[in-house]
Amino acid sequence: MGRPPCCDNGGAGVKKGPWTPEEDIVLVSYIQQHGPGNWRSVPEHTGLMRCSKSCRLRWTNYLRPGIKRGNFTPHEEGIIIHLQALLGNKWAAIASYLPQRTDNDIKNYWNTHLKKKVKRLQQQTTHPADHSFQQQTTTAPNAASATTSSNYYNPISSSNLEATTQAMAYRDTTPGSEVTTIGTVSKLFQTWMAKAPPPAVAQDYKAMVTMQEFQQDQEARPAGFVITGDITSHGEADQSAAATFSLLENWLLDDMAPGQAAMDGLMDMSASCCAGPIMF
DNA sequence: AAGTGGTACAACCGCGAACGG
DNA sequence: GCCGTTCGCGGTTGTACCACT
Repeated sequence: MGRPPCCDNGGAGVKKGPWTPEEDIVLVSYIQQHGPGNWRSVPEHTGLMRCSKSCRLRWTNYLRPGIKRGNFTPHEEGIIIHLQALLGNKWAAIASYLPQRTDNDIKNYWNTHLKKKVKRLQQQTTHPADHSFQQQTTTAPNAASATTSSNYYNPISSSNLEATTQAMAYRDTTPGSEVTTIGTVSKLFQTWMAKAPPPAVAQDYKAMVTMQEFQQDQEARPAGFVITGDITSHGEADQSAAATFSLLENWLLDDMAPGQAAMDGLMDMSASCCAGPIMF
């Protein structure tokens, strides 16, 4: 089977590079009317000089409502580090545990921040006498306050370090037996969470169950409804979706900075609707 | 102020899986 | 079952920004 022709390869007049706010608006407007999916038809119907793949990526990685950008919390870092240890570079699978983050975002954050951090972590475990990493992290500006936060999870605390290195050892010493199913990962992840619950949030362990329910709920929905978090389960899909797109358009039209408040509203909406599943 | 190196992130590329006729 | 097409994923690249010299 030969490779199908792709608009990406030498397509005449296909625009590449950064998206403009105008292009974003056109794309959002189209998806607002037709829903995400059928990406092939998007450039044809919108007049965008972009290939379908580019449209899909722009939507899923940037325009999709409910995306939380930047400022990964230490708790999120811990989740990513541990799931990466369990799953390897299965960014989409890891992202499924962090509904507000995109796989691309997680992948970038791993490559730019966490990979180095874990490398230092592993060096430290190999050379326990060297406490430079721990000293560095515990004296970081946000770490001091974060340790008092109710939802803070320290990925390098002794118990969590043990759990994480065990997970790494499990993956590294069992070639071919890499964790492959969400169910298996969930069990391991629950074991990890039970072994190393975040301080002051151990009572929220049941949130893990909620997360599973959330995932099952997401899987059961039509693809187009997954994007807005959990609002559909509250029977407010139509109104919320419309409000979401209005906020998004305002955000785009306001040329980023002034529209931050609108985006914050979007984030709040998403956070409130997804608060259960993503809190551990 | 200009040059340089490092960092962060958006976007692209290529491949394989999934799907439908 | 075969084939064409679409979609999703992971790796990589391009570039803007920032800190430092």
